[in-house]
Amino acid sequence: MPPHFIAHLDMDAFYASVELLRYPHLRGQPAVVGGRRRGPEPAEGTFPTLRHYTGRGVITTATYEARALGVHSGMGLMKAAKLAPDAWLLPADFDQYRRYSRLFKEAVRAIAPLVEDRGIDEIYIDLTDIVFANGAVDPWSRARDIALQLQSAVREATGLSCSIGVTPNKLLSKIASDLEKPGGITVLRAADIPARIWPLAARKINGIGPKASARLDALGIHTIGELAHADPAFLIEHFGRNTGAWMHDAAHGRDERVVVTYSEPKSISRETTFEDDLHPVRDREKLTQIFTSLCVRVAEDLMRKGVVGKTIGLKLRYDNFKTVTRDHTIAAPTGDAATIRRAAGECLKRVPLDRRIRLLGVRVGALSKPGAVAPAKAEVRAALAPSLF
DNA sequence: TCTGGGGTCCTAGGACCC
DNA sequence: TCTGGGGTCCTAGGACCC
Repeated sequence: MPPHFIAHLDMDAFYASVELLRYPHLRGQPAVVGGRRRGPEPAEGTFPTLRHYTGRGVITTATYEARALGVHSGMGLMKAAKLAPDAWLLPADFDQYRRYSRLFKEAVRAIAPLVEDRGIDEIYIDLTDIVFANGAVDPWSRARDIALQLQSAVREATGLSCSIGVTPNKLLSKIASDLEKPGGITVLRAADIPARIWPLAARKINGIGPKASARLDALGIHTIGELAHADPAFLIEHFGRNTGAWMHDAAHGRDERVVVTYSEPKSISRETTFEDDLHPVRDREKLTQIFTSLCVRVAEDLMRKGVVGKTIGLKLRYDNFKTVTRDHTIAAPTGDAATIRRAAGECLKRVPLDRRIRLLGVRVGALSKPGAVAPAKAEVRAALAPSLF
């Protein structure tokens, strides 16, 4: 079987870099994107620093200068403020990020059409066909040239930099794109695995997260190389048939997943964390209003995507961070806010309401395209369900 | 001073049907 | 009355990713 050439392209500090296009005078300084507006609007063109932040936001992206101070995405802003009190705090502008996301993906597709979306700031690209298009003498150096070409095209279209990994599969490319960030191109062949991949922490494998990584550590397995040399039977014993076998394969750089250029959405959801925990009884009215507005927003999203769904889900997070979910499947798929609200209300009845709540979410799953069967008129005209809190 | 929001996939148990 | 295996759907929780 001829080798495949799969690229993983990852935008460098994407949100923060988009902000720096707008505010170039902040370039070279520590800055983070994240949080929610609280308190008075700052004057036009100025930003607060982390020092004065109060609230529950987290960092979505940090510039490399901010990362050097120890802050990273996912970190609470209050914690980040301790490490980098003078970092600029930039409010997120998702419309703008989506716009740049479209731009960079279009630029890539113009050169290499087989693109798999992995969220707003990264993609996989199957380069195999174009690597061999003109009977490349040295396909690996041809692959590097194409990666360079992609980088230039992205920069030209957006003004932004990206990092690219090119290897025989998605698993390795994902790891490779991270090796020479920012602005790097890393080309790896199977023979490079022992030298370049095995020294890395097992956590670098996409799919091994904090939990699995901690369990591996406890078993004395820290690096990908150690994972590769572990007895598969031992891994299966500790992680189960599927995960154990997968871990062993992954550590050896084996991955057969193909680049998928299109997929249907499986679920659509909206959730919100309150600025202050809400009491199910005392804040009943406020909760009811938020609950309904989440349903309305999910319905709008469904409409925009042209889908309907029949499994309505409720998500609730208590003040102690414990999270519960409830599902309710209705007879016919719907996109109607009132119907969603009613089904979510059924879910709410099955959830304990004995402590304060920090998050409320509504999800619609089991999605389909609205078929020839019209939704029941009774469902359409029904009023929003009465308050349940 | 804890920990966002939008997703996917997996597991496991129970209901129900054949 | 008991036993059984397979398939599908539904539900709840959790790990993980961007």
